[in-house]
Amino acid sequence: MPEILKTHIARFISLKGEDSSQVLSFFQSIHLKKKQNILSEGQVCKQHYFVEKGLLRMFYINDKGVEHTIQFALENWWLTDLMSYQDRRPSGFYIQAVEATELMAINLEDQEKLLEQYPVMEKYFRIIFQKAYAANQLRIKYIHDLSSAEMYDRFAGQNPAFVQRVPQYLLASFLGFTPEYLSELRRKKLS
Amino acid sequence: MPEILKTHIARFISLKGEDSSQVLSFFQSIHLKKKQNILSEGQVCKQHYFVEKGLLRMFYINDKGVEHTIQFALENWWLTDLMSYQDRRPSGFYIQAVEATELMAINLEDQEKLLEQYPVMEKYFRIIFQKAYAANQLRIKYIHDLSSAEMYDRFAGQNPAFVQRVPQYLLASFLGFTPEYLSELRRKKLS
DNA sequence: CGCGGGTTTGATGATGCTCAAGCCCGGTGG
DNA sequence: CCACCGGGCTTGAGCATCATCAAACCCGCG
Repeated sequence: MPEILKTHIARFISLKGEDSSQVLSFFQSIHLKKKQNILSEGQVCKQHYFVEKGLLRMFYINDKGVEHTIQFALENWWLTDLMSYQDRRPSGFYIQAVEATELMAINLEDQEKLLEQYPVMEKYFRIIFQKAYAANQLRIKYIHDLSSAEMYDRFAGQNPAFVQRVPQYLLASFLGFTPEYLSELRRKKLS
Repeated sequence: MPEILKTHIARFISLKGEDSSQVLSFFQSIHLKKKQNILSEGQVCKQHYFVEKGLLRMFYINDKGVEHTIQFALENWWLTDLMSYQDRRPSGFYIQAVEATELMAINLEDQEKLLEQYPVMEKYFRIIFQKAYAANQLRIKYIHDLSSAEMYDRFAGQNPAFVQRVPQYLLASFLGFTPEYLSELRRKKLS
């Protein structure tokens, strides 16, 4: 479980050894069991999460009671409801562990202190958000351009390991269609 | 034309007067005529753009020849194809002025120098990307949850001025449906 | 063994696209 | 100043994609 965040930070900025440990002290380590929620609708999302091991998803439940997964976070990804986190407003989302998961978490006050004490961490987070934003631009393109069948083909083609790892209905709720339809797509695929 | 970027930066970080001018010297001022492209498919997107006045859009053309608008950038917004910009890869997008537009632009080398010389600008860009990413999380939610009719209602309700400003077919290409269908939606609205 | 969550199957129907035509209106050239 | 473009918006018929609902099935787990 150790040092994964430290290693990740070191990929983007350089910190002296002792600073590196100091920086880590701003974070709290958390373990989640499968299906455990760490954020529920109506709460303020108080922390920003870094996945060391396992898998998180962020989703919401619409008025018909259907879950829609906004995003997944695998190892080495950050996840939070940013609107809620940065403005301390109640969230419309849930964050849940898909598998047993090890996290590092930081809250807003500590993040502010951290950034003040170690301004080089601004660069780290700038890069993190920049990458996340870049990924989102591509995602919007795919959503606009691809049919459901194409979305599934592409996603399954690029992330075969991930597809193994999550149940079909979560995949469907992420790609934006129903489990029934995904089932139909898979059947056609085999012929 | 004056000082708009300077003012925007000052909203998020504080720079001494002379630094502030120094920072601005890293940017280039550009004027675009209506419908003029500043990025075309196949080129590397070499700059990051800040809109001082006017309106940009980023779009691509799919294999059927249909344009899809990924995002708009109004006054005080940044826009670039991040994947192309940060990795210097050919872009799949166009960036075009919807109206006559005044920009500030920075390229990757200058951005790197700027961030090195004025590390506090890391904070500025961190905040910019963080806000953009937050907006995207919401957008993904809406795309998943709302029907086309609801998308239009919500968007027109929240941005009435913007809807006045752009032709219907651009709005449709942004919201993810055809101009014909938008026309039909508007007709139903009036009854 | 039985229960229950997840997946499959199929019938029906709504949403939104395609294609083709007509219309409205502002701009341009004669 | 008028005539005629031509781009954008509208209208409508027919059709593809995908959702909904309900039932059956499969299989791992208690």
